[in-house]
Amino acid sequence: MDDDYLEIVLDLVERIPSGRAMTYGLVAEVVSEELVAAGGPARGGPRQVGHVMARAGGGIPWWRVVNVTGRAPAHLRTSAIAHWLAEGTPRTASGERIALRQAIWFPPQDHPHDAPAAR
DNA sequence: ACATTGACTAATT
DNA sequence: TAATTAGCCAATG
Repeated sequence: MDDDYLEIVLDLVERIPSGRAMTYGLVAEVVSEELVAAGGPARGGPRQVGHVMARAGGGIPWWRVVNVTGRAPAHLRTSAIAHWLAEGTPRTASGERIALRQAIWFPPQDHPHDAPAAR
C-alpha cells in the first residue's frame, strides 16, 4: 500500500479520543471515504488497516483500534487492556474486551441524532 | 498468473 | 458466547 494510504490511516487513528475506540472495518470505511473525496478510488479494507498498524508499530494509539468483537490481537491483548484501564475505556464484564456500544467513536463529521436519510 | 497469508468481518451453527 | 466458514483487499512468493 502507498504511503498515502498509510498516512490517512495513521492520521485518523491519532484522532481517536482517549477512552474511545474504532474498529478496523470502520477505520477502513472512513479512509475509503477520504480517498474518494480526494478524487481517488476507494481502496483498502479492514485487513489493510491492520497491516498499516503493524507497520506503524508504536508511536500511535494502536490500542484504540480493535476488531469488531472488541478485542485486541492476541499478542497485544495484555498491554491493550492495561491502556484501556488507564484511559477508562468502557470494557465488558470479562474485562478482556471493549464495550463497543459505549466506546465506539465516529469522526466528528456531524452527529445528528435523527438524520438517517442523508446519503 | 496462481496460491498463500494477514493486527478483519459477517453469517451460520 | 464461542467456533466455523466463506468473503474480503492487497502484498508476497
